[in-house]
Amino acid sequence: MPAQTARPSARERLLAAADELFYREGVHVVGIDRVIEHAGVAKASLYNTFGSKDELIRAYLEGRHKAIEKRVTDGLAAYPTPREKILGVFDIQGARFQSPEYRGCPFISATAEAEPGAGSLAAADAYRAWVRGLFADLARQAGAADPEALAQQLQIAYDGVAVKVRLDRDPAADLAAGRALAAMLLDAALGPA
Amino acid sequence: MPAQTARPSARERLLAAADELFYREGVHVVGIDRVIEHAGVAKASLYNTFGSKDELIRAYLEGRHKAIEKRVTDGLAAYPTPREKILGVFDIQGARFQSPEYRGCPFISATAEAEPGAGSLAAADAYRAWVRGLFADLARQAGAADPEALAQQLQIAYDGVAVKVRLDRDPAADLAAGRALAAMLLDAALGPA
DNA sequence: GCTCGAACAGACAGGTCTGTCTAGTGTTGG
DNA sequence: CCAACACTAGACAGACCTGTCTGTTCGAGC
Repeated sequence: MPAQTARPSARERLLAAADELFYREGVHVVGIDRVIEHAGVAKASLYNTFGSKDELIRAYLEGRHKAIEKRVTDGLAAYPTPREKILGVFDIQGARFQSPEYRGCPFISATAEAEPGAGSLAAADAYRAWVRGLFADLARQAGAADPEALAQQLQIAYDGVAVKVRLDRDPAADLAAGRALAAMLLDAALGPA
Repeated sequence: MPAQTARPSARERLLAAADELFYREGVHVVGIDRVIEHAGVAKASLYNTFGSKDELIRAYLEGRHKAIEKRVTDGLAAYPTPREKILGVFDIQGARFQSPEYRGCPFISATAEAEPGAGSLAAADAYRAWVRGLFADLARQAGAADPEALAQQLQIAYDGVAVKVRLDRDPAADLAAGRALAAMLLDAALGPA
């Protein structure tokens, strides 16, 4: 039988629409009505599926988290050493930053004006813990004296590049600066390559 | 005659209220009505003075820019060498990041979901150009081979720390990591102190 | 055939948003 | 005294917001 090309479920269409609109324009700016119109879904379906806009935002960020995690994890397989893997994170993510559709880190943007209990904050916590853990694991494998401290510094560089690319709009130069910064960190922490 | 303690003008009261509310809760979340109520000013006065909410946001960010510029410039006078001044920027700003009222960089937050022509973007451009110029001048005075490139890297660290303190809520550790990152950059670019 | 659940369209409630407008008040300088 | 001016209070327009509700359609399993 031929491949089923069934219409995606309401949940999937909602997430796809939310991903596109929330990322491009912002979670505060885009209203529920625009999401359901773009998804071709009834409003009741959204509220049956997610319960609230806050939960839809959380699910949108969780999807971003999973996608980034997969992209980075898959991409890192091609890098042989822990040290190169760390720089690889900057290269893999940097490739996305070059796109004209890049609008900055979705977690930084979505949490910028979040109120205390918002779902976006929980999603950002989980994402940031993953990034930090990835850097710390790689730093440990690379033989860093203090892997946690190195991971914190790498995350500062990682966040800083995302902000800089969004606001200064010179991706090539900003990415080069970020990669050089990370390389310098590794030289200092592990000895020159 | 005794010092005049005249009531501040409507403009000043509006800016003070905007500064407090916009920074604490966010420029999208806080509406005009709350600003004028907090300022004790009529709505017509706001629109006579600023013309639009966008312009009020721009003026709020301009005030933040001036305040930071003054605080940093004044503070740097106490640091003897260009190299120490660069680290001094992190210390001076870092002191603010420790406050429980710290909500992250106001420019990063206000521009997070700004639409293309927004005043917040213009204000952020001006602010970021100043930061970059300050770092570049100091790097030049310190004898860096490529002051502009060093300034870009310092700005990545500067932005990264602001994001990390806001989202990871461990100011002391994050600031230490940021300062160490900056010191490492200087060691690499200028030779060890 | 029939039932039942999932999704549909869309009205509605109740509130908030920005921005405009009218009308009144108080102060200040000529 | 009075004209100019800055400000105040608050109604209003028109749009948009989240979230709820009613009723309909459609397809799949029994």
